[in-house]
Amino acid sequence: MSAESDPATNAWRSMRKLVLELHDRRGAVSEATGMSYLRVKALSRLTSGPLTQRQLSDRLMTDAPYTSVIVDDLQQRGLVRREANPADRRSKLVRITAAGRAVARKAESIQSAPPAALAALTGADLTALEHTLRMLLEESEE
Amino acid sequence: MSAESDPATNAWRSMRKLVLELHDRRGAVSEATGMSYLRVKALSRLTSGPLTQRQLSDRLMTDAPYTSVIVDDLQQRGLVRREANPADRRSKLVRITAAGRAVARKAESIQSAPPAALAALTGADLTALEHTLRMLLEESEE
DNA sequence: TACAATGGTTGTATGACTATAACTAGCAGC
DNA sequence: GCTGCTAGTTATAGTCATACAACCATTGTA
Repeated sequence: MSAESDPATNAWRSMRKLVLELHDRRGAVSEATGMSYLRVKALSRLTSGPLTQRQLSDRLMTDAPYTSVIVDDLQQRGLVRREANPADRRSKLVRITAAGRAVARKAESIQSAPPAALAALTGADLTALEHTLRMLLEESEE
Repeated sequence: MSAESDPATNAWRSMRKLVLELHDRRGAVSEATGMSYLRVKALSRLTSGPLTQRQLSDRLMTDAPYTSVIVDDLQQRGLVRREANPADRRSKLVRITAAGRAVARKAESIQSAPPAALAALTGADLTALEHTLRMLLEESEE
C-alpha cells in the first residue's frame, strides 16, 4: 500500500484521493437536485448547446436506449425539450430549458466549490498549481 | 458553463475533470479483476490490516447487511477470511489472503498509473505539483 | 438477573444502470 | 426503386447498490 513511488504517481494518487474519497460531491449533488448523478451530468452537457441523443449518448458513455430513458425523465421534469432536427429528421435535438439551466447551475456550484485547504491556497503555489493542471487538462483532451 | 472563476475553483474543476472524466479507471479495474469496484475498494481497505465488518462498513460508506454480502463474495473467491475476534466474540475480523493481496496489487497498479501528460511532466513543475497536492491531502485528512 | 445496545446475518423491496433484441422512421448509395 | 445504414423507442433481463425489517448472539450496564 502507498509504496514509495515516483513523483508523478504520487501526484496522481493524491489527486484521485482528493476527488474520489475526501471531497466526492456526487452524493450531495444528487440529494440537492433530487435526481441521479447521470441525469445531472446530462443536463450539464446540454448547457453549452443542444445535442442529438446520439451525441449525448457518447458524452455520457451510455447506450441509446438508456439515453432515451434519461431524456424522457428530464423532459417530464421540464428540464429539457426535444426538438426536431432540421438537418436530419431521424434525430432529435435535446435542448435545455431555463428550469434545466437553473438546476445545472445549482449542481455546478456544489461541484466546483474547492475544498477548504485548496481555497486557502494563495500566491505562487496556487498560481503554479492552476497553471500545471490547466496544462495537463489541455494535453489530456488532445 | 466553465465561467471564469478564481484560480482555486479553476484548479479544482481541472482536477475533477482529470480524475472523473478523462482518466476514470474504475471500469478498467472492474474488468481486470472481474468484480465490482466496491469489492475492489473493500479489498484495498484490508491491505493494511484486518478490520471488523463494522469498520469496513464505515470505510466503504455502506450498511452492515451489504457489507455482509460483499465479505461473503470475497470469501467465496478466496480473497479474504473471516476470523474470530478475540476481543469481542460478536464481531469478526476480516483478513485479506495472499490471493486477495495479489488482486489488490493489480487494481492498485491500474489505478495509480498517472495519465500520459502527467507522466511526461518533469523538473520544477512536477516537484511543485507533487508538493502542493501532498499538502492539500494532509490538510484535508486533518 | 434483567435489559438495552452492538455486531452480524438473512430476506425483501426498490432504484440505477448495463446489455440485448426488435421495431419504426428517415437517410444515402446503387 | 431497392438496400443497407443510422437515430430513436420500447421491452426485457440482469447486476450492483441502497434501505429496511427481523432476527440471533454477545456485550455492557442498571
